[in-house]
Amino acid sequence: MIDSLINFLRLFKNIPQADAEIIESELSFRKVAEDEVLFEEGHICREMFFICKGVLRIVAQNDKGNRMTYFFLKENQFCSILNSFNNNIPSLEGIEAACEAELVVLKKQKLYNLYEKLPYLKELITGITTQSLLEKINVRNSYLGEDAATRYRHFLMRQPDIALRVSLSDIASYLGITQQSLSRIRKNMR
Amino acid sequence: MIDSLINFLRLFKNIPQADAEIIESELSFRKVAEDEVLFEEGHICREMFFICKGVLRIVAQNDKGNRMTYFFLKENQFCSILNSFNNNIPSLEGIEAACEAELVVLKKQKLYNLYEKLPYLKELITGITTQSLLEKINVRNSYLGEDAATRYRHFLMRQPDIALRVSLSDIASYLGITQQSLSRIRKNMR
DNA sequence: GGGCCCATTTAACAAATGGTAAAAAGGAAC
DNA sequence: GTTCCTTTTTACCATTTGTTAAATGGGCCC
Repeated sequence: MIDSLINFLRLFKNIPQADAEIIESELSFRKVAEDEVLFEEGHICREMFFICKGVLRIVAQNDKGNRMTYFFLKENQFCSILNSFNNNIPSLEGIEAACEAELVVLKKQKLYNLYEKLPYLKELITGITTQSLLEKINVRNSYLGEDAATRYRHFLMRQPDIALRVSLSDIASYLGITQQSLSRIRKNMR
Repeated sequence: MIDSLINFLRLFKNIPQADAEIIESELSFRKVAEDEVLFEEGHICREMFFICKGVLRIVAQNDKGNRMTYFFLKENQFCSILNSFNNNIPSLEGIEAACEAELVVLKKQKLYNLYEKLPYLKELITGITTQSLLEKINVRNSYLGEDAATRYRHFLMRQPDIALRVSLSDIASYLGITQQSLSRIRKNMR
């Protein structure tokens, strides 16, 4: 299972088998159930997850006290709270499983060990995570000034697979509306 | 004027005078008027700007054909279209001056030359730009599910200085509403 | 000063958007 | 079957926002 991370990295860069073994030795594996909390907001995030299977959500409390879903992450994506992870500051966001999931766990200290042993890894992984930040920004920007139905249609087009796997209430909170509104939107689309 | 970039970088890392001179030799300076277009969408972005003075805006066309403001950038921030710059793909976003501005221009080729000569620069600059991506995401997420008046209040608190320097229509498009709506919101706040 | 151009403000109106509350339906687990 | 939870549905209502159009105001040039 930990292979899936190595295989993913090999899409970008050739990794000798010897290196792969070094990498594997620093990783662990974890299986989580739906709604399981992987990282609780308020703490300093010292883990990065690589998703082999399933969907995670990044959540946070907004001003009104509602729990909102900021992002969904799925197979072959890294998931962490980078601002907290990089800068050792408490996170305002938490990480939860939006459905059953299987993860490779990269502990910060072990990841940094790896960066020392295999310096190219640092560039590789920061490159990938930076790229995924750009995509996140892109999605959120594209929602700017759109009404809820349009945002939902965009979401369906961009992430059709996620739409099928997470709860309606998750999607609603991701789109910034209530469950009922989303259900109504769905009805009107038929 | 080009000093302001060096001075800014020195906040994060000591840069010997010899290196500073190398850096300066690869930079140019540019003064632009309000509404001047610095980078036109549809092209591949091969420049990065460092803002010494003024405010830039990143703009793009949304589905309805409206020109929206995605971000404002100001003094001591880098401004580029990273997705295009890093990956050599055409940009959907453009860069314009939201008010008179003074910029240090980093041409991609010259920047890469610098990265070769002074490898620490790469880590330094990508670190700074990554951090600013995180902040951008943060802002946009905080607008999730908020009404226009609340978004405007947040904007005022987060970027009070920008609110004073850019046009009402820019702010409106940044918040995803019409000028008239924003004007009304302002009135109701008094 | 007078006139012009631009950005901003104001108004009135209509449309629709989305929240609330409460009940019904559906599905999965036991 | 019963229970529990999620999703759907309904009706109603308040609010928000866009639209259109006109008024205001400031800056600037002549």
